[in-house]
Amino acid sequence: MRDFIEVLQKCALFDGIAPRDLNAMLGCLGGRVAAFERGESIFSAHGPAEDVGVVLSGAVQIVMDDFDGNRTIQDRVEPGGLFGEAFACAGVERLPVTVEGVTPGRALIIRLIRITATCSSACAFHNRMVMNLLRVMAARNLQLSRKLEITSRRTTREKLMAYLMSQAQEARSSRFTIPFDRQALADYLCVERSALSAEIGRLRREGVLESERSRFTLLGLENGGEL
Amino acid sequence: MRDFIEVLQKCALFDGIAPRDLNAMLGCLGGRVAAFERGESIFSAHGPAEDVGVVLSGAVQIVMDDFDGNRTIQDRVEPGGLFGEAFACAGVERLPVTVEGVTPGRALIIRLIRITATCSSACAFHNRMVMNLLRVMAARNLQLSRKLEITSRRTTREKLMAYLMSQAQEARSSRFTIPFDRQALADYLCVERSALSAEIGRLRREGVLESERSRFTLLGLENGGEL
DNA sequence: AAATGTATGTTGGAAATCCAACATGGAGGG
DNA sequence: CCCTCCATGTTGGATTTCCAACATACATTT
Repeated sequence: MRDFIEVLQKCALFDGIAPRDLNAMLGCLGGRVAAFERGESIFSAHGPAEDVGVVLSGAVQIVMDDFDGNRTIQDRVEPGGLFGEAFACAGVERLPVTVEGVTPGRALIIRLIRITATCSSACAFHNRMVMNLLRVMAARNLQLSRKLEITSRRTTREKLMAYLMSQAQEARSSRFTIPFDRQALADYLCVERSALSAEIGRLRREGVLESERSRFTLLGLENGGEL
Repeated sequence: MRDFIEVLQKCALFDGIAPRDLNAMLGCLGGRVAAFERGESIFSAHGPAEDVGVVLSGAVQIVMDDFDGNRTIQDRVEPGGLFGEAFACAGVERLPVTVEGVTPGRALIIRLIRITATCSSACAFHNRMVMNLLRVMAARNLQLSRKLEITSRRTTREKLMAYLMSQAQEARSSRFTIPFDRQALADYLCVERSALSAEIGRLRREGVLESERSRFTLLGLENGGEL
């Protein structure tokens, strides 16, 4: 556990809690460290949802099975990231998703109630953690809203432009690199890869943007590059 | 305000707070009651996001309008329901959505900071409210995920069926009433109203479902009606 | 009854997407 | 260098959606 103190300090859940207090907290929280392999389930769909997980090393992904039995990767979580918090906080009886290892690694598993229930004595940090949880979930909410805003556009071009503009805004520059290759971007935007490529070509020919692989530059934004 | 005590008791934000304590709380929170008409904005896009709203009567919906006049209904909120909490908790400067009345009604508007900042004295219920907020945001999170799951389908038919099945699941019956008219359902699913109507007609002719206005029955689910 | 308004269903042509297939071009290995 | 692999770009025809317009049904008002 000692090896993971640095990761935990970066974790939003422990934001504002001093390193030396962290140890006391961890004792109070009574978590356990679970090792996982690539492809191994940490939380299983239809299982209980009482626990929150923090990735300590390696990576996990949240996988959803839809009506047709197709699997969709909802999200990927890296060290310092949380998983399962929404389900535990919402108090669902059965998890609708599976959390599985993408690589071998370890995760800290904490019973949510140990975070939210104010304990008697020393660790006065429960409130802080609850507020941190609030912030994490609100941020996640916004992210989902933004994705909805993008994917609810009707045409490939509109979705692409909405995405690129949000990326430019995030990078505070009209030149930026996106974290997707073409196929992944198409999946994200809910469009065809070929239609996406075609649209990018069209926008390039129209002088709206320049692009090379995952590197994009939006033109005609009435500035040289910085936003 | 007194008239709405019953609604507030049902509100997840005040869960676990006794009726007589509610009055003291409300004083401490310093909310105001806003009346709204059908189509009137309660919160406007690009405006500040410091407030949380509770629907007291009538109904509101959270909408995103884009440049082309296409609109997406993110959600509809009935009496006792909250709106705006995620944006306030995340501390965004400008709201990315509009909240408007679906029918005439009233809403209680509370400054978020009055909920999260523990006050000096009497009202020891802030902790409880923060926990309630946590639960509400988690629930909204799940809901947004579900909506993404539905709208990320490619065809009108798939979106419609995914939606109807989720509604059936929620109602625990293959016969249920949806809270949208055709235009609103189209906006929710991000499709054309006419294409939606056509698809419903097709599904009806194929014997997949029966429908009359907002009342649907899914057939061929290997059961008489109850799920 | 007539007029009006609203919700839903239907239809036809324009436009966009989807899908499959192939073209291109760079990276890396033999 | 040649070859393969893989990401990306391109293209054409089948399919679907989009849009505008009109049809139908029902409720309300005058």
